[in-house]
Amino acid sequence: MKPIAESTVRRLSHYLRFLEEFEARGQHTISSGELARLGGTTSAQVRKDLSAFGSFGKRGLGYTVPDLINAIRDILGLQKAWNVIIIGAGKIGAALAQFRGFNERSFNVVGLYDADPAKVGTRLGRVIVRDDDELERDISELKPDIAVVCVPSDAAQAVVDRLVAADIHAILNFASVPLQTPDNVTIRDVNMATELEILAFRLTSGERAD
Amino acid sequence: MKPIAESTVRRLSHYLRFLEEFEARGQHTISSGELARLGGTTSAQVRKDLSAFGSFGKRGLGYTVPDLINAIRDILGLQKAWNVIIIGAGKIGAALAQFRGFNERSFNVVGLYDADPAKVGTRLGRVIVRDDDELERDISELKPDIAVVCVPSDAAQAVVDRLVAADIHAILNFASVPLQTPDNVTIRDVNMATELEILAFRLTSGERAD
DNA sequence: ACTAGCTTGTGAATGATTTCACAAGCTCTA
DNA sequence: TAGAGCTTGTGAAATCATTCACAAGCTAGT
Repeated sequence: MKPIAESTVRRLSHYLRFLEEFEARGQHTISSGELARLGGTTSAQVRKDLSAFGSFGKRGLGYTVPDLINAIRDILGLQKAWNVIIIGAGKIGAALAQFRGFNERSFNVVGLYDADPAKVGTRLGRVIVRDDDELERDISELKPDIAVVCVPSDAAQAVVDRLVAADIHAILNFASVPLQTPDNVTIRDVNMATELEILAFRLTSGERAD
Repeated sequence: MKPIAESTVRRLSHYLRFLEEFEARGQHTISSGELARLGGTTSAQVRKDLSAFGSFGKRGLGYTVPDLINAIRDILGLQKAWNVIIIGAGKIGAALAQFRGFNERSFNVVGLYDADPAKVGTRLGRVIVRDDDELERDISELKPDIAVVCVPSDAAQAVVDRLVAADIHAILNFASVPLQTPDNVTIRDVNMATELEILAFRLTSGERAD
């Protein structure tokens, strides 16, 4: 099996979101063209993305919405529930701990950690803030699958090193510095500053162009 | 001038972050190789990214850190201050309004809006929550450059339509549904669910592979 | 002023991703 | 059963992005 491009995975997640809307509205089938129009891409792209994993449609008819939803959930690994821990109970960590999208369906927040004793013990959403010192012990017990890093930038690398040492293999990083991890750990950066800077660039170069 | 790839812009923002660290530590020059090693890319990539905009280095020596910082800030359009409004003062909107990275340097939060009367009037960070109804009037007065959408998914498209009608050209969307905008509006989606799903996919397919 | 030792900037080559274009297959109607 | 009208799945072509490889140019030491 050839390696799957990140862009493909991202689009599958996108399609899934649309399909869930369609299902909620009771639409039973959908064509690659319709899905493409909504997602701002082309029908060939939609079909190619899916064809890397099998064939899910019926020629002449399109895709059956519930079946395609299931197929994409299988592909993305969303049929099981993943346990997530959040490190850092500041503004962003706290917001994420209470974020619906996290607790729904496939992702359960099972731990929230902070180094500030004043925060330890307070409840945020469904979880109670635990002491940062307990991180390693909890990881070896709870075996969480994914860690979300929401600590200040200057503490982020140290936290990531501890997570890696504790055998975490997937990290979502909200600190605005890029972090070093070994190859067998997947890390994804969500960087507000970068997103705004890309918008600033588009505004700037757009003004030049017009 | 040929169009610039998003990946290039994203890396420039990355380099900028490293360079600021280097400057803080007082290092005066840096080579493309050093910058590449930190950013997890190649020296040729660094040079190609920069070469789309001019030539900023000295052969045999590398780049002067403060000069390169300035050059990248020029490129990204960060030498002016951009005004940002946030729509939705829920958990995420509130966290963003108080987020340091937003208020520092190039991005000023000049407005925060919510439809819930209970929230209107409360202070979050430097701004006071204003009534959603005032959005159009404020936009025509303050002329903000960028809008950040943090409302629930089912309200997001309506908010975006209002922003577009009010002549906003750059939007950062935190709602977990993809939204429709005309071509002359740049919209970027920051989607927690998608990020987690990509991690889940990597964990799933990694387990298959090993 | 010359040589050794770096490093940039950039065409050319390679690799990856997207788009094209069409045969194959399903459904419906007569 | 045959034909019209769709839509999928997929090699081949085209486009886009990254890496290679090297001439050109700077600095420092002699």
